[in-house]
Amino acid sequence: MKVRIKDIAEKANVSVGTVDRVLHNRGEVSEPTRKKILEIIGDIGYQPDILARTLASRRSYRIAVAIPRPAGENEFWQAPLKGIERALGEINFFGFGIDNYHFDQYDIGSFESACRDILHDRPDALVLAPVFQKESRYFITACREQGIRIVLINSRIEGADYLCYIGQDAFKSGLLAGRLMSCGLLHGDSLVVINMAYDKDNYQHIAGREQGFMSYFNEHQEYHTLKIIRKDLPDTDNRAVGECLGSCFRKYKNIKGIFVTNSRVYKVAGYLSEHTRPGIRLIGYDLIPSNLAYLRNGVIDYLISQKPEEQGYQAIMNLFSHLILKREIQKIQHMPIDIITRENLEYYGQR
Amino acid sequence: MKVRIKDIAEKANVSVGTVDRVLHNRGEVSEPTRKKILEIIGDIGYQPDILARTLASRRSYRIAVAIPRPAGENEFWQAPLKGIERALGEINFFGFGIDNYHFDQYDIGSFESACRDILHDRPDALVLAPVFQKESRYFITACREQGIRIVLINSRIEGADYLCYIGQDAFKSGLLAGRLMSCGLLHGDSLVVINMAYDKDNYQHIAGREQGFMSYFNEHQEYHTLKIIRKDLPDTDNRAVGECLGSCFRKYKNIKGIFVTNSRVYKVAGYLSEHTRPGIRLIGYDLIPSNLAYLRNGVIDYLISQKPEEQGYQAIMNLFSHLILKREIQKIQHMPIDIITRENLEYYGQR
DNA sequence: CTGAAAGCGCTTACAG
DNA sequence: CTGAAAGCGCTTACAG
Repeated sequence: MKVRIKDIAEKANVSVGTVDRVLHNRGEVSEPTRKKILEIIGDIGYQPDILARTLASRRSYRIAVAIPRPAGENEFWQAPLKGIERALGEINFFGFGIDNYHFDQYDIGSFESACRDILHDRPDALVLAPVFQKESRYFITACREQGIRIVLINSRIEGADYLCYIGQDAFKSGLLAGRLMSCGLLHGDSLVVINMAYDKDNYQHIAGREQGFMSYFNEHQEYHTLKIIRKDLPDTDNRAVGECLGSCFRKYKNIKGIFVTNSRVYKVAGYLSEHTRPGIRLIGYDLIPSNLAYLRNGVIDYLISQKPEEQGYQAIMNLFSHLILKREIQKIQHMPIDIITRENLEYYGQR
Repeated sequence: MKVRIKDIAEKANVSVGTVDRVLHNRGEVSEPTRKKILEIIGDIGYQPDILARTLASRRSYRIAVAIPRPAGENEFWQAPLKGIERALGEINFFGFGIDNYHFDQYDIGSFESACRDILHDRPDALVLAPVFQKESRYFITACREQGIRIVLINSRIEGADYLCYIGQDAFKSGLLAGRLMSCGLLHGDSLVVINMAYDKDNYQHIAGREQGFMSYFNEHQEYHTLKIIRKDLPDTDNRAVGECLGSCFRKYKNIKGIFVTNSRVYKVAGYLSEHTRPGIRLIGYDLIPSNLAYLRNGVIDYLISQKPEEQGYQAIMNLFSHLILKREIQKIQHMPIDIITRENLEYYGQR
């Protein structure tokens, strides 16, 4: 049989109000009765009825969502938003609501203005993609002073005070890319690693991917004869990409694969298609629309997914767990590193 | 502002009881008032408060779970159970509870006895892994006559009357295996496809995987010189596996890969380890403990995951959506076809 | 420091 | 066919 506050109250010879006070640490209870009630609760194994609690306390929870505005080259950011909305659909009757504070990924000013708005509006919690590392760090501190709980998605801020981080292990994803790239390579082959829009995107994340990739080949001595060329490409326009790749192909004859450390892999795919260079294994990140066509027609061999929709979904669900269910949640939550090919593509990302 | 039954009642000049009656099609309402109330509901956009509803109607839902008993060689079936329990942890306060009716995967009698028990206990819904196709078909019909909603997981029954199916697209998973196998193959190479415990496991599922695999190589003409040997292995003891593989290796000199169409791939991995046959690409299914060691040490190259835990989780969540939220749910829900390697293994299945 | 009462939005008998 | 009342398990003022 389910035990209710009323049962506890009767056992302790007090009213339900008093039990409620100790249950919520609201004070105004004498130490002896508090002890007594706590003891009874321990014995009897009380589990509060979340539905009744939510219904009675007409409290609602505002969640601020601070992620780059999904537009233009940022198709990627639509996915977390979709996940957030899906989560909301499952728990909105608990009084959860979100407020969007999108910012321009390439404009620090827009981010700072979003931060100001959030601090002004004082939400209960915040889902943050900390694209601007330094500014995010300040912002997180300010939020914590207001008691705003923070869930970080996509990339992390070392040492900051957040509830949990949900995202990918960048290094491991690079390692995986190395493994996928390695299959069938021969002595004397060359590979190219390209960091596109290097100074714009999140530095740490990208660097971690590259390190993971390199690490794979360093750890397997059978690949020590491999030549790996690395390129940083701040500009991602067609001319810059063309020049970079053109010079690579002129200089190195045995290029067998290219690893692009972010979602801009479609730019390289475009080049390879135009210059009809088949037989080059191409690996990159993210199931954004621009990449899909190339995955389908075989120019891109593998895409590694960060599961952005799942990140958004989990961000909200973790807040629900924490705020409503009062459960412990894990601080670091790495997403599975999904490998997407033409053959399994259709089963990802449609939800 | 949220609209309540009370608001509708006031607008219609009736009591909340009457509104409730039309809301639930309980009859005993005159046609004119029914029409009027329905009209108001349409105009006003009423959304019932699920929490209040659940709290007031102290209805609970019993979900029967009929899947093979997770034990011995069936480690696989622990995962759906884990997923089911995770889902329950998120929604148990809605009065959801499960009753397990595990059966012996290799004993039809135990399955039939579980079916009888279920029909006797009359749960609200059923999560079924239809391992025994013919018997499952009868059982499903009997359940439907009792109004028991059915969610199928793992494998499907053509044409049966179920609420939804959650599982993998077997053909596509075989196609993917073909793709993973194909990398780096040369003229004159050989591959082996092994169906283990063929007559025991679900026939359709296994056949679909093999067909998908074959189809990959048929569709890519560059592989027309490939020799593909197929073997059915009803018995999976070491002797039988050894004889089968031994004769293959004796007869065909250029075996470069082996595709095992189910989770028994560890038996082949064991053989390859013992007989020190490196350089053979080995692909199979499912992240069961017996397979993991071989994936970690590189004997197994790829495992394809059916996401069994996710299947269990989704089964319960779909029932929740259907029974409590009264939402439409999708009849066929194919799981993503996850590719697991040594490098991304740690991010799968730990939840 | 404590209790009694009203209320959250709905459902469930029951009376008429 | 319809309505008034009690109740689900909790929270929230309010009175003392």
